Amino acid sequence: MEYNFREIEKKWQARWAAEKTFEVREDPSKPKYYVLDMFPYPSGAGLHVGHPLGYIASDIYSRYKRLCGFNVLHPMGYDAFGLPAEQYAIQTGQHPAVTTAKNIARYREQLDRLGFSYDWSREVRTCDPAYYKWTQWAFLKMFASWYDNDAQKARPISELEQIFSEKGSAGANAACGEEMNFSAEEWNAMNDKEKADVLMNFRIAYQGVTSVNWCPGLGTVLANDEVKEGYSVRGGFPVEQKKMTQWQLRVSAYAGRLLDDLEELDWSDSLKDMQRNWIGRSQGAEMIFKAYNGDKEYDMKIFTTRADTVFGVTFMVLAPESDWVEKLTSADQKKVVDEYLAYAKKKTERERIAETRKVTGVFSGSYAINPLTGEKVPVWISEYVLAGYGTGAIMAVPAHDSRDYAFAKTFGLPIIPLIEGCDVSESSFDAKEGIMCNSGFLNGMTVKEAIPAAIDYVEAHGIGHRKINYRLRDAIFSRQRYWGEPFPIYFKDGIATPMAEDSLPLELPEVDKFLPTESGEPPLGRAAGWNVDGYPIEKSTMPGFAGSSAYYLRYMDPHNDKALVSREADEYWRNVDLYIGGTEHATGHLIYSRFWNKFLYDLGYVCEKEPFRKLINQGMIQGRSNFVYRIVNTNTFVSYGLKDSYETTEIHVDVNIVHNDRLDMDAFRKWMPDFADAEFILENGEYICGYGIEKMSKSMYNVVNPDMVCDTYGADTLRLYEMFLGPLEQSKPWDTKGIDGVHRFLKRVWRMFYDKDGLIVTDEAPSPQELKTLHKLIAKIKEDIEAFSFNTAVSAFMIAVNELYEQKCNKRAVLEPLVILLSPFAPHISEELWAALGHSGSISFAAFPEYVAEYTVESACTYAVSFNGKTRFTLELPKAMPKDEVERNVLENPLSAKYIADGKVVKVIVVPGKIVNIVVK
RNA sequence: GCGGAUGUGGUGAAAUGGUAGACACGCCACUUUGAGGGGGUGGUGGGCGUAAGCCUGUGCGAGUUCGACUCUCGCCAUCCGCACCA
Repeated sequence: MEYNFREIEKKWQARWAAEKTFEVREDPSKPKYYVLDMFPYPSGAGLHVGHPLGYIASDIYSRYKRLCGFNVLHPMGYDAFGLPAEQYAIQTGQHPAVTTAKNIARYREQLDRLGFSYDWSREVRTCDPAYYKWTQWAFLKMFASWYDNDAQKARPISELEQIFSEKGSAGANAACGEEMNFSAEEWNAMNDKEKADVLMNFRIAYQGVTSVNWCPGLGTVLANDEVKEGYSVRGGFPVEQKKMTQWQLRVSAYAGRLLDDLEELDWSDSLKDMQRNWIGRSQGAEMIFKAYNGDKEYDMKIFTTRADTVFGVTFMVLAPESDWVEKLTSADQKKVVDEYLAYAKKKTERERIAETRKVTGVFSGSYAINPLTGEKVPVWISEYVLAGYGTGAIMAVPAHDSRDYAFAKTFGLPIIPLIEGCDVSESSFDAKEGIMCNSGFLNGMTVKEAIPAAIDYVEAHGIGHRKINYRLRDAIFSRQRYWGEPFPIYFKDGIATPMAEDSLPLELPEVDKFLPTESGEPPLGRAAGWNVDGYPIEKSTMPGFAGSSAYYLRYMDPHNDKALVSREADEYWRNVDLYIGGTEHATGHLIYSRFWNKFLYDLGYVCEKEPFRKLINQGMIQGRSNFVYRIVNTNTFVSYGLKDSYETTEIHVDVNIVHNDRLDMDAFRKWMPDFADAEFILENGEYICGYGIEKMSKSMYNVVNPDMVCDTYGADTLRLYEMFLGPLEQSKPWDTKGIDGVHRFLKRVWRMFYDKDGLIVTDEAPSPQELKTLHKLIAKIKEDIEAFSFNTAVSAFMIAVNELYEQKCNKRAVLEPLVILLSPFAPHISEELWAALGHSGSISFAAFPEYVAEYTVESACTYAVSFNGKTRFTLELPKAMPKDEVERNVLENPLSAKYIADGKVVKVIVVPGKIVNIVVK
């Protein structure tokens, strides 16, 4: 009997679906394990071979965990709101809901073919009102909360109102936008609108004016992680800075916890570093400099990490967008300053990046007083200072900061060195080392001593205080687009008012066109009746990350219409044990989700403070493009090895008509009309194509569709091959070479069970040789799966099967455990063989085979081994050996062997004529 | 500039500090079947040699060690992230 993967795979996929094999429910008698894939955005192009890499890995792990007795939650769904569907809708007029549904159906078909063990009864779609009800619900909770910096948690906004009415703003240490000072009396005297405006400054979801990334090409604002090098990540349109009123989430309030809690996560160092970088903690001091603009004095606040250098301040710098600019521009400098502001404003983000290091700036006309020296220094305005970080103003120490140095050199400002022996004639001395000089009471200290000493002084004299600054900004939460969650907020007499929770979901209305209105309002401005009792509803929608921030919670209890997740389900499933997905979400989704989870945790809706315990970033699968070489001005193509003798043009050729770099010439002639009468110059009767590694994309003709691979080789082969390709976390090109090897392996497995007449499995007792092979494999597979080293696991299978095949092993006692081991990797063939062995239930519920230590050696013996007359090592052999045997082994008989003693693996290595060593694990 | 990762045959890659290159692709030879991208056996880092064998070899240079692809330091190269963050 032949290995007929087509029939086998169809049969078992149908069986799994019919028997709902992978549906799970909470079961306190079993330990839980939650394995999650980052759910895909269903694009119109369908899946290519790169997408399933992570899904295969997570499926292997899920199946493995099931074999180990865990109750495994392994769900899947779709991140279905997003720009591409809307852009497509604008072009074609098709409703995004229609195209999205179509794309989802296509994705599902493709996913099903790969034999994943998802519990589809838990599927979620972010664009489904029953789902986004809970996205809106969470938003309302954030709207109705404030962040208590003392308690380090979110609390209901009603409690803050209470505090204000009793103690005024001094009663709470609340995270806020702009600092406010008012008494209880002042608060109580405010009208509703005034109170609402004040509260808005404290809400976790709030509306405020901020400098945003405005993308004219998409007609919407974007979050920082949606912009790369001045262009939008989606679509690649230029992005500019603009001040606008937008909904925002106070993510910055959670910066400290987001940073600290990284410690306990089992994530890669590089990913944790990316997040640390993004959060950007820096420790320093906030200091006050008195500043005069000629007739008025202000307290100007700056942030510095180098308080020790305050004696070297020779000027101050303001960001052009800073509020201080207006206050500190003197009458006679107003014209120059205005010109500079206009110049700075005109520049796009991209131009600023391109012109990095170009020094520009103007004098404001004001002076500030150094609070330590009493010296008067000029206040300048320059774009090298960022408005969004710190206070938007700095003290400049040109001797010890390279940016200040460049500025001072350009504008001829003084430079005072503060560290003994440093040379600042050519460049600044930025290192935090050396002995202080020219620095009053700090003289003689090292820099490391001087920093805290300076801050102590500043605090003692009321000039400033210690401060930790974060780079993490609040997330801009509104988009001027159609295809997203509507905000359940309406404006009653100008006051943002939440809709009642029981009125949710607020469904996305129909519109005639998916474009902004004539007056420039977002598309929802076109919706008829978009109001509550005549009060207008918010017209922006939520961004993509809204729906993906808590989806892992919804999977725990997807059909609950009373809560995001019930307490019971949450307490059983808790959080994701293993999360697999791409690095591209490092500073977006993975920050927002952690924030969202922490917020819900603060309010007591979830029981874990982190959503994803262990995270693995699978590498990207790149495309491997093939080329043919057309001789210029002809329709003749020359094979790769001969192309240098001709003048040729390189042309991409569809990789699907190339096999192992050999071109299918007939298929090529049919591929495009232009090539119908193509002639070929061959090497050894074949046309060899050139190749290159590029991104997998339609235009390079290098997209490999998993359906194609399933048709030719089967899903099991595809699964094994993707794992065999190399380490999971590494990026690698898709190369069809080698897939035959994996397919051959499966056929060989099949032939161990079947010859041409039928099943050949016997009940004979296995030989020690066969058992050794099997037990080695069991140990190796367990170890490799737990280490996510799937490529070496596949190799281990090949080695074991080669050994068993050579021994013509067809014994049940060996083959049965073998097929269980294989089942996470190649589930279809495993089910088929499992059934052939006479089992009626699914192999998914078999038990992972146990390692049997047949070869355990009882006791260990110790030998001293000498080398060149000196005793070098103590050799512990796992079993007693005569002395001469040891010596013979050491000196004559090179060998390397593994023993098992007391459950430990002991490896003995003997190098010819030299030395013996022993490693105990 | 800062941070992280990686560097091993023609290719994808293996190697708890212990015989480097397992396993697979490709290639070569032989073999089997009535051909259909079939099955099997053997070979395959480089150099020298008919051969047994010898020399050499994990980006470069030092170091630790009886022993280094592996650990330490310094370079070089590639990839990824961040980037005027005071």
